[in-house]
Amino acid sequence: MGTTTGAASTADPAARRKAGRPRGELLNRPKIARAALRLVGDRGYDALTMSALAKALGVSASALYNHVESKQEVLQLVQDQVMDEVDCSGFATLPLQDAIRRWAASYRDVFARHAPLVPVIAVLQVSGSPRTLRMYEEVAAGFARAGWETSRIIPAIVALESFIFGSALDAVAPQDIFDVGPLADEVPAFSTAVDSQRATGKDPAQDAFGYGLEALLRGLPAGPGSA
Amino acid sequence: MGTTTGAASTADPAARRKAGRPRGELLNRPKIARAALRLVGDRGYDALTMSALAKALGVSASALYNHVESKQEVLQLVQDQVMDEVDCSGFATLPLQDAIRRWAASYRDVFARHAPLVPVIAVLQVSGSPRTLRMYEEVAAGFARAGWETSRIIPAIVALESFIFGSALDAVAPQDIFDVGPLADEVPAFSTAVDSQRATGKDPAQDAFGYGLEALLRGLPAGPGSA
DNA sequence: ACCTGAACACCGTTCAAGT
DNA sequence: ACCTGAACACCGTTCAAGT
Repeated sequence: MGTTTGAASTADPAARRKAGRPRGELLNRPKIARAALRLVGDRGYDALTMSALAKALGVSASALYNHVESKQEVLQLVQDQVMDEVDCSGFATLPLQDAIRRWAASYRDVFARHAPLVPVIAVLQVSGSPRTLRMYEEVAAGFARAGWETSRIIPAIVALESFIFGSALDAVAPQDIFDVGPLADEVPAFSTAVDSQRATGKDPAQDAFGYGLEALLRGLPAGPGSA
Repeated sequence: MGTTTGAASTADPAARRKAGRPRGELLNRPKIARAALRLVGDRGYDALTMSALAKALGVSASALYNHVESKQEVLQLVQDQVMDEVDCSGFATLPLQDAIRRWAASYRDVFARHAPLVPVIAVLQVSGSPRTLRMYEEVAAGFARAGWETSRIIPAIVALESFIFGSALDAVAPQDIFDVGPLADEVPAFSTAVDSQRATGKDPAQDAFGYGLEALLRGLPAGPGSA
C-alpha cells in the first residue's frame, strides 16, 4: 500500500490540488499514452473514457485537452504503442515468405486484442505515428531486399494488412457465428459447408486465416530474387 | 407539403399523441429498419441516434425499446438490409472466378459506404440476418457447383470476407494516409515504395484491392471442376 | 502555460403512468 | 401490448477563473 510506481503515483487524493498552473509538469503526451494503454489492458476499451483516463493520471478530465485535441487522438496514441508489439523480427533474418508469416500472425493477434483500434488505424496518417512508420519501413525493406518490383510493395503490404485487419475482427467473433438456426433447410449448400468445415475440428477463424494467408503468399507475384 | 409518402407520414406534429397504447400499430421492426437505413443514407452514421430515429418515425425514443433491445440491434437491422445491395448475380451465371470478382467488388463498395457496420457485421450471428444468410447460400452454392472440396468452402469465403472488410475500411481512408512527412529520411525503403506506387497513377486503395483479390483467386486452391 | 470545477449539449436506456 | 414523458447515469468537450 502507500506509494505506487504507476503513472498516478504523484496523485494524492487526500490533498487535492487547487486550480492554477502546478509547479511541476503533471501531464504530457507520453504519460497520457502510457496511462491509456494500461487502462485498456486492465479494463478494456469500454473503460477508456476521458474522465477515467484523467482519474488514472490524477488530474481532471479537462486537463487532458491541454495535450490532446480529442479522444480520437488518445486512441491514436494507444495505436502507435500497440504497433510496437507487432513482431517484425523476421524481415531481418528469414526468407521473405517466412518473415511475412511471422509478422502477419503477430499483427493479427495484437489487433484481435485491440479490435476497437482497427477502424482507427485504417484512417490514420502514418506521419503521426512514428512506431507505425518504423514497422512499415522494416516490412518494405524486407520486400525490397527480396527483389520485389518497387511499385508493387505498397499494394502488397496494403493487401496483406486489409486481410489481417479483417481477420483480427473475425478472430473476436463468437464461436457460433455460423450457427444457421431454424433456416437451415433454406440454405442447404451453406449448411453443408459449415458442417464440413466443423468436421475438420479446426477453429474456423484460425483455419480461414491460415488458408487465406497462404493463398496471398502464393498468389502475390514475387520478385525475381524472392524465396 | 401536406402529406408525405415517407415512414413518418402518420406523424402530425400539430396534434401530439397522448400516452397510452395507440389504436393502430405505429411501430414494428421492418419500419424501424427502413427508417434507420434512410436516416443513415441521408445524414450518415453520426446522425443515427435513437432519438433521431424515433423522431423520423414520429414516436418517442423510448417507444423503440418495445421492438428492439438496443441500438446495436438497430445496427443489425440496417446491416441485414445493406447486405441485400451486394451483387451475387454472378454465381448463377458466370465461371466461379468471375462471379467472385463481381461479388467482391460490390461487397467492398457497399461496405465502404457503410464502414461503421464493419465491426458490427464481424460479430453478427448469421441466424439473425436472413438476407445475409441468403447471400452466403448463393456464394457457397457457387463454390460447390464449381467442384470445391466442401470443407474448404467456408474458410475460402471467410478469407475473402476478411480481405473485403479490411479493404472497405481502407477505401474510406484519406488519400494522403501514406504521406511520410518530415521523417522520410528515417524510412527510406518505405518512402521509395510509396513514391513508386504513386508514380503508377493508380488509386492506392483500388490498386491494393485488385492486386490482393487476384492473389487470393490465384492462391486459394480450386477444386477439380473449377474454372 | 496549464491546471480545476462547473457547465453544456448531448448519449442510450429505464420506468411509472396512461390507454 | 405499446405508447409518452420524465429521469438516470453517463459521455466528450468547452471555458472562465486561478496560479
